[in-house]
Amino acid sequence: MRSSIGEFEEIVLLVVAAQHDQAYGLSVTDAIEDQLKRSVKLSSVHTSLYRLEEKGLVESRIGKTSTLRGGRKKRHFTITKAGKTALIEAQEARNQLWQQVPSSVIDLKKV
Amino acid sequence: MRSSIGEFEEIVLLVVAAQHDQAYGLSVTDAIEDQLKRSVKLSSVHTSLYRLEEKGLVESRIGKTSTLRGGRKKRHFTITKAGKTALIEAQEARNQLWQQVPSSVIDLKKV
DNA sequence: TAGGTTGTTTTACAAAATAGTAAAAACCAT
DNA sequence: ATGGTTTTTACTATTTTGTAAAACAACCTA
Repeated sequence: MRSSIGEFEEIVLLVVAAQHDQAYGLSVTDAIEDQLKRSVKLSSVHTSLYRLEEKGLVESRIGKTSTLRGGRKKRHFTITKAGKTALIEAQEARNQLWQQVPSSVIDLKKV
Repeated sequence: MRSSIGEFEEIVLLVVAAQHDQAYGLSVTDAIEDQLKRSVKLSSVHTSLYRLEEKGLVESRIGKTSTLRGGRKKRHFTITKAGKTALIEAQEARNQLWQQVPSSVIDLKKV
């Protein structure tokens, strides 16, 4: 079977890319909930982040002790080159297909 | 868990939309192989088409006997309104996230 | 300095959805 | 009947997603 990237993983990966060097479990969770109006559990995001790391699409390091009021050190995630490639290729493949779709077909008002 | 649409299903759905009224098992398979350079089994496509139909994202009807040299009647698939909505929403959600990604991050030459 | 509080990661597991395959059945034309 | 094309069925494998609970780390207060 194909080992690529799932729907949710793609979202998480995009958010990591967007947050540049500052992505960690909670920040990614919040971004998804805010921007996509989709409720997610923190633990789901963590699981996803770890899987992405296993696949080499992100990498992580423990941050400095910059915590103001308690709390464990954050693990910051950044997208890797392979991650960028995966993201770009997925998008390009879709774009290519979208171009083939007649605009009349996709015009919701005419259905 | 979320019941949405998988990576492969999205591709199949896009191809059905692109082929307008003429999509059937083999035509979809060929389109994917040609355009995405990705090998797929005919039966995988069929399974996917049926699943999409169960979800209400495509609908199908048996075609006329237009077959020239033998062969069973084709089952033609068309995208439904729900299918179009699903496709558009998936794309819009991604586009929204893409906009947040700093272009410097996604520039592969600089990695 | 002990204990509580909070934010965070880590682990280990469970459930569900997706993808894939092979073989059989159906249909049609010759 | 034979052969070619396509659908249909039934099943399996794999991946993806989700959840809960435990472990950890720092700070705060008394």
